[in-house]
Amino acid sequence: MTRIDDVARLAGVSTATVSRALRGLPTVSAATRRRVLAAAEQLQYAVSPSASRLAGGRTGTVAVVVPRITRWFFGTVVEAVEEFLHHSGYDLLLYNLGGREQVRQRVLRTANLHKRVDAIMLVATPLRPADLTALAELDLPGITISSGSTVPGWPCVRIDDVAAARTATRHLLDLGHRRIAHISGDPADELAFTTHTDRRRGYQEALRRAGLRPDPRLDMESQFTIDGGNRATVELLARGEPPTAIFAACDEIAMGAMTALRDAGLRVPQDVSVIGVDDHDLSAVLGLTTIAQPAAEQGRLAARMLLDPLGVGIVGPDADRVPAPRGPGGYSPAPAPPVILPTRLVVRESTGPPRAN
Amino acid sequence: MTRIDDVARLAGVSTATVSRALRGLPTVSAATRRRVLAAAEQLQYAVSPSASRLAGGRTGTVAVVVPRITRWFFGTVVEAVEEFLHHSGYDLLLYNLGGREQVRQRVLRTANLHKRVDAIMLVATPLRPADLTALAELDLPGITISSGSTVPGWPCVRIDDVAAARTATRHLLDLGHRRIAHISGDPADELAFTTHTDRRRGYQEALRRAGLRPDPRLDMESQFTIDGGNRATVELLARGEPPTAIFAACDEIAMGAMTALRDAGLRVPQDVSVIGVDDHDLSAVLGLTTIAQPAAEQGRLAARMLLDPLGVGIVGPDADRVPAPRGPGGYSPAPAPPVILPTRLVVRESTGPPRAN
DNA sequence: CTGAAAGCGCTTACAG
DNA sequence: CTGAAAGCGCTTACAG
Repeated sequence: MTRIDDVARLAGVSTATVSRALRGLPTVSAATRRRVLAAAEQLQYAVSPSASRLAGGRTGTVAVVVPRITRWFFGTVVEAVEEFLHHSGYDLLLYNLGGREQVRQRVLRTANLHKRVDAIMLVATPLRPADLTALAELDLPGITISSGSTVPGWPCVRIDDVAAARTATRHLLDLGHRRIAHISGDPADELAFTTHTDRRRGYQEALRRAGLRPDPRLDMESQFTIDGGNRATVELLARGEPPTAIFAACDEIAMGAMTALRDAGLRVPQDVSVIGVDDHDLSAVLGLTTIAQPAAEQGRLAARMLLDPLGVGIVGPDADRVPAPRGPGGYSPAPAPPVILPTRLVVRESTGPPRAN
Repeated sequence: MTRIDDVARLAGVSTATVSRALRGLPTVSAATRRRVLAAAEQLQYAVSPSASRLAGGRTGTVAVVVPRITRWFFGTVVEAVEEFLHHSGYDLLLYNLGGREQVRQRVLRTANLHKRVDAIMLVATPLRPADLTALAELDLPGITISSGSTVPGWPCVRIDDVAAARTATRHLLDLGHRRIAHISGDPADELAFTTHTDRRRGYQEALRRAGLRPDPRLDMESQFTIDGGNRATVELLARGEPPTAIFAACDEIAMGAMTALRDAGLRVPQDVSVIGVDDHDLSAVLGLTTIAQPAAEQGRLAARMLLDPLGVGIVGPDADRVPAPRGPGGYSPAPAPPVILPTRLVVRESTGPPRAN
């Protein structure tokens, strides 16, 4: 393996100069830089990340924590984040919690991440008080996406879940529905994670504004999965007197609901309308009406906001990005308020007017 | 941040001993180990990965390369791999190629990975000759999952794609179908990636064994996506004289096909039967008949095969795994032949007998 | 703009 | 079973 002093020797300069030239520091003459780059190229030199990190104190790595990479929203976010990070010269360390409380604690509460990454991105990660303490001790920059409990000092990128749910429910109301059920997230996350409570709130608000009283018997707690939607719908139907419409807190729940309805001999939307939130890849295929949210854009934007103050990663000869300009005087911009990205109603075939009785 | 000499001082031993005790090396007395662990615990010590890697020459990190993390198979594989790696004390560096040829080359052909990871896992990654050369120069252990072009010296975990396709096609033949279309993968990957060519072969073999001649006009090339399946089906229908059944090379293609059929006013399975491969999360919801393949199990198994010869990762006090025993005499076992995991036909509602004409 | 030298925090022969 | 010391391959003040 070629090391930095091989390059230095070939280029006829010191290792310090090689280091500077390769990282694009401005204190290197053009001629010298050219020679160094040529030598590095010729020797196929790549810096040793370990050595660079140890000496430089930066890891050029970002930890990305998601609940479940296999769920549409998280996969889509990670894909966008991955592209941005690698393009910026950063590595992506993936942590998939997989619903295992023990794993969450190991990732968030140990000093593990501290010397391993320069920054942390938490995607919809439930955070309990002890986690917040641990994160504060880590003292690393971070950002959250769609996370209910925000981390003090960290920016957050998300949608307005309350408004999204209101729009969805309003769509059903506008079609003439009055018995509108809601299927939402895991009650176990209740304390720490607000996506599903926000969506429930929007649902209830829309009903109240229409002069209706939310019926607890139509309000189901489940999981953000197809299976969760399926089970909740089965239970809902078992209660008798089915709703004419279901607002599912996410498209995966909605898909499960559609199956359960079909299995029960009910047609969508003739017997029961269904609307979700997300605009999952498959929603168009299934004809599912939904509130579309920009998942990839949230990931991209969050990655950018996270990296901007860090500047470029640890780089080799193929660095292709310069640090983002800071504000005047070199001050970082003030902590941004949560960035709220827009959602929009996408009407497909799963919603329609209730049957005239 | 506590460093190793803080722990050494508190425990009253040398840093070398701390290092050994924390990594579970056998050459430390029980009493000493206890003291060291207690000191580390008390100081909340975590090793510096950079320093450990630089000194030890191991990164405790595995690169996982996937075409698209958002596709069901790859997300499911990564989830299983992530769990295994982290449980074994390894970090997971994620590379999502996203269909960008340039990215593939940057990941595979530069010396980038070399000092960054201890091993590489390539999931269904197209490999051209130049990539193979580059990988050989990297001289790192690796494993492939479902990758068409195998890497010399690397084991491979996969299913038998030819057999899976044969079974799928046979299912349609057994139902009485004779005009059976096939929708397969991207022709651009033809040279380097054999999943879709294998599945096409199985399809053709099954037809021939049934005494039928494969009809090129029923054989569509597309992409392994919902949209690809949709488009190919639209084109297929535009050719006139539609098939009575479609064998889609994966479930996502099958889903796109189902939509296109529905949009064209054709019922599944009454007018056209559809079968896929995968057993995607949504296939049950959609009633899609498919050839199920064990995605998570392939990931888990590949991770285990990859790590076994490496032993435990770089560890802190929370190491929870010992290196796997080697064969007698310390020799590694001979390179394993490809490990073929079983698939199975899952009959749902999307396939049935052709209409009697 | 450039270089000599210290230092980042570990692990690993080597010696005992 | 344990320790002193070298060394892993960079980056960073510091000096010029």
